[in-house]
Amino acid sequence: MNRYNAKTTEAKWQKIWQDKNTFVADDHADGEKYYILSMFPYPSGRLHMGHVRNYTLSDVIARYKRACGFNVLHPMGWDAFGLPAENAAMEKGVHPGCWTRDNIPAMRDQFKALGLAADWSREFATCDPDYYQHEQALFLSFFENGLVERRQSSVNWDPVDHTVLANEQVIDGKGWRSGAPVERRTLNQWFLKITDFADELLAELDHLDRWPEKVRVMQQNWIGRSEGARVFFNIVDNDRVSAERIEVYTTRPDTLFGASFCALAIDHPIAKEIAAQDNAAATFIEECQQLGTSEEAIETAEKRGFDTGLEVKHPFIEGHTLKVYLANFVLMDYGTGAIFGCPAHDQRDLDFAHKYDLPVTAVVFPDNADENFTVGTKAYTGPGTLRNSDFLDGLSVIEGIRTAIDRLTELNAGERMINYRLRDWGISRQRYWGCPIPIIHCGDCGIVPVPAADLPVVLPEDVEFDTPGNPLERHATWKHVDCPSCGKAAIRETDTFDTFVDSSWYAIRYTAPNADVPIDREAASRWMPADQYIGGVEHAVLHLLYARFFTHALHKCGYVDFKEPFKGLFTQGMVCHETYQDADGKWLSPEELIRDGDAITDRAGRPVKIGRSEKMSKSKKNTVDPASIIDTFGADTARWYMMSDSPPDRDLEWSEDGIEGAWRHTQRIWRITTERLDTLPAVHAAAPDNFGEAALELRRTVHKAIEGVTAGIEAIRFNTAVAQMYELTNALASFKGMEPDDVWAVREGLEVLAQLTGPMMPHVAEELWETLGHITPLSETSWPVADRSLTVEDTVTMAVQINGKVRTTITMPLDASKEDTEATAFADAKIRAAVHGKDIRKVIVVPNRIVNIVV
RNA sequence: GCCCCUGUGGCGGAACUGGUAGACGCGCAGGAUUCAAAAUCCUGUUCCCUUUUGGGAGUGGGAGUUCGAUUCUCCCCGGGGGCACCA
Repeated sequence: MNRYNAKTTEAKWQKIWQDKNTFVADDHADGEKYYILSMFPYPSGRLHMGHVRNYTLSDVIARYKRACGFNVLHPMGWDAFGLPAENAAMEKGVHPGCWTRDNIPAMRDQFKALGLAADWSREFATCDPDYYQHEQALFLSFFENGLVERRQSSVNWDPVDHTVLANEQVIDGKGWRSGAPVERRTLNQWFLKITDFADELLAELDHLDRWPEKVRVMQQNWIGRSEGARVFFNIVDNDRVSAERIEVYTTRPDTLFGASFCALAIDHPIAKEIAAQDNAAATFIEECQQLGTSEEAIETAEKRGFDTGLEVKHPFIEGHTLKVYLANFVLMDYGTGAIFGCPAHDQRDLDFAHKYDLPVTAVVFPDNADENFTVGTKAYTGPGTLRNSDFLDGLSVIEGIRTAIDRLTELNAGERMINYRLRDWGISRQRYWGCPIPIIHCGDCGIVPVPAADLPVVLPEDVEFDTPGNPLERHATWKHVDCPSCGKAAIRETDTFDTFVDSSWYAIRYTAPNADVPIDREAASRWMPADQYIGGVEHAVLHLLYARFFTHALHKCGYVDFKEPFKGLFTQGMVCHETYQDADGKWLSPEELIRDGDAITDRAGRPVKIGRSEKMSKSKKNTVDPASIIDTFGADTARWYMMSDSPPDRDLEWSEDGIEGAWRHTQRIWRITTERLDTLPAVHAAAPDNFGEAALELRRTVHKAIEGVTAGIEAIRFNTAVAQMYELTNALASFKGMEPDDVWAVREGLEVLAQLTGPMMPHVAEELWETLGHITPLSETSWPVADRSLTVEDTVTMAVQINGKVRTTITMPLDASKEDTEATAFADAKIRAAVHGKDIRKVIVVPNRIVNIVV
C-alpha cells in the first residue's frame, strides 16, 4: 500500500515555500492587512511542546487568513536577553552571549521543521545592538518627555551572592543558590511612569473587546483604582519625630469613629526616625525585613506590630487619641504607607487588635442587626447603617464616605484621594545580560543621558562570572567614560533594562525591522495594531500591561498614531503530561518506564507511582521532546494532535495514544485520496447537471464541513474544526458510489478536505492537492466557500416532549407553522398513546426546535 | 489572606441566543481480513432494570426561576491559576 512519507514530503514543501518566499509579508501588497503574532520565544536552545502549540495556533490563523485573501504578517524573532543565559554562564562557564547566539540557530532549525508560514526575513534578536540601540533611543526620548524617574525602591537582596533576586529566586525566604536568608534592601533605581497612564490604561480595557475577560479583570485588579481619602492625624506632644502629623490613606473614611489605632509601614520615614532612637524598634524592623516582598507573603504572615509610644489625635473626636504602631502588614508602596485601623470592619485590623488588646467598636450595622450588634472574630465588611458615629449616624456606607470626606476637608484634616495599586515600573536590573541603560553619572553634572550620537551603548563581551555580583560593575574600562556635558571623568550606569522593556515594542519593530530609526511611522501605521496576539496566560498582566503602557508612551512622544498594540488577544493553555515517581519518590521520565499490559514498572522492575498530569517541566521529567515526535511522526501529525481534542485556551493533555491517533488520521486522508485517485474525473471537470441522492448527501456533508471548519477557525476553537474534518473524512471513506455524479462529488470532497486540512497540516495538504492534479500550490489557493443551498436543510427533526421528557421525534419541513407542527405531533402514535385519557394543560411549540406537551 | 477561572461517560471534549446531553477523537469489547502479526475494515460502547420491545436515572452537591436548565440565580464542595526582579 502507498504509505505517506512525512519526512520527505515535509522537507520538499518547506523548501518550496522558502524558495518562493511564499510567506514573506509584502509591505505594499493590496488586500486588507492581517497581523498575527505569537509571543516571541526565549532562545533556550530547545523547542518544547508549549512552543509547538503556540506557534501552530498562530500558524493556523496565518495560513487561513492568507487563504481568505488577507495580506498577512506573521513574523518571528527572539526575546534573547535574560536570566537563563547568566545562569548558564555560572553553571557551565559559557558566556551568556555565546550561549544565546548558539541557541538561536539551533532553535530556528527546530521551528523551521514545524513548517511555519512565518516571515523569517524580519527576524531579529533583542540582544542585537541593532535592536537595542533603538530601545536606548526610545528610553532617552521617554526621559526627555518626563516619563522616567530615578528613585529608591526595595529589592530582595542575597547577602552571599551580592545580587538582587527575583521573587521566584526566593524560596522560603532564602536565596535559591546561596541558601542565605534574603534581606530587603533599598536601591536607587530607574522607573518608567506607568502610573501617569493608570486611568487611560484602565479605561482602554473596556475597548479591548477581543481580549479574554479573565485578562482584562486581572489587569483591572492590577491597576487597582480605589477612591477614598487622605486623612491627617496630628501627633500629640511631638518632640520625637520631625513630622507634625501622620497621613493615612483609607477607602473607608466612614468608619473613622471605629478607629482604634494607627500603623506605619516599617520603611515609612517616621518609622526610620523612631528606629534611629529606639533599638527595640530597629530590631522589630529588621525582623520584618526577613519577610518576602510579595503581597501573598505579607497577607498570610502573622500580623505583628510594635508600639512606638507615639499618639495621634482623632480628627473628629475632641480629646481622643490613638496609639501608633509599626506593622508588618502595612505597605510603604501602597497609599501613603500608613493606615488607621478599624478592627470591626477590616479583618487584618481585627486580627491585629485582638493580638494587641485594642478596642473593637462596630460602627457599621448590617440592616438586619439589632442594637447589640458586635463583632467577634470576623470583621463585618458588608453594607449597612452607620452607628456610634456622631454626625454620620443613620447614614449608609456610601453616604457616610462622602459626608466624612466633606467634613475632613472642612476641618483641613484630610481630602478626597484616588489611589492606585499600580506602581511605577522599576526597570533597573543589576544584571549583565540585558540592554545597558544609556545614562552617565557625573560628579559635577549629576545624571547625564548618553547623547544620541553615542548610541548604542554596547554591552562589553569581555566579562567574567567567577565572582558574585554584576560583572559590569567590576569591568576594567567599560564603566569609565568622560562626561558628555563637562568632559570630566564619569561613570556609566551599570544596571541594565528589565527584559520586559525589550518585549514591550518588538511587535512594532517587526513592521520595519531594518529601519535606521526605532519606528518607521508609515510601516507601523500600516500593520499595527496587531490583529491577533497569541501567548501564554502567564503574561496576562506584566508583559501585556507593560507593552500597552509602552505603546501609550510612544504615542505621547509622537512615535506612533495608535495607543493600543494588540487588538485581539488569545491566551493558550499549557501542555501537560502524567508524572511518574519510583519507590523512592524520584521523578521518572516516560522513557524510563517498562509497560507490560496495565502494569508499569521502572527498569529495575519496581512499581511506579503514576501522578496526576502537570505542566511539562524538566524538574518533573514529564517532558516530551518535540524533535523526537517530529522525527517519528512528522510535523503535521504533531500539529494536528496539538489542535485536536482540547480547546486552545485550555490545558492540553499529552498522550501517546493521542499522537498515534493523529498519525492514523494523517495516513488515512492520504490513503482515501490515493485509493480513489484513478476513479476521479479530471481536475477542474465541469459539474454534472444533476446529482443522485447519495452524491447530494455527500456534497451536503462537504459543504457543512466548510462552514463548520471556517467557524471553528474564526472562533479559535480548532478542536471543533478538527471534529468536522473527522466527520468529512468518515463520510468520504465510506462513500462507495461510482457513477459520474458520485465521483465528481468525491473529487469535490477530497479537494475540500485537502483545503480545510491546509492550515493545520500544511505539508500533507499540499501533497494531496498536488496529487489531485493541481499545479498551483495550496498555499496560493483561496479558501473554499460553502454553497448555502447545500448547507440549509429543507426538513428538520424536532423532538416532541411530554412534561419536558422526550417521547419521540417528528420530521417537519423547515419553518413549518405552529399549527401544522402541533397537528403532526398529536398524529404520532406514541404521543397519542401517551396523552390518551390525560388532561392537556398546555402545548408549547417552538418552530424548528421543539414541541412540549404539558399534561 | 484577596481576586479570578473551572467541574459533562473509563479519558480528552461537543452542545448556536435556555429547546433531542454525550458530536468527534482516544480507550475498551466483539467480529472480518491474515499461516500469524502489524495495518485496515465492520459493529457496539453514559449508568441501572429488561430477552427484544421498553422503562428509569443522569452534566460536582443542594435549592430556585421556567412548559423545559450543562446553559440563568443563590448557597456549598472539589480542582487550577494570579498576587509586582522568571520569561
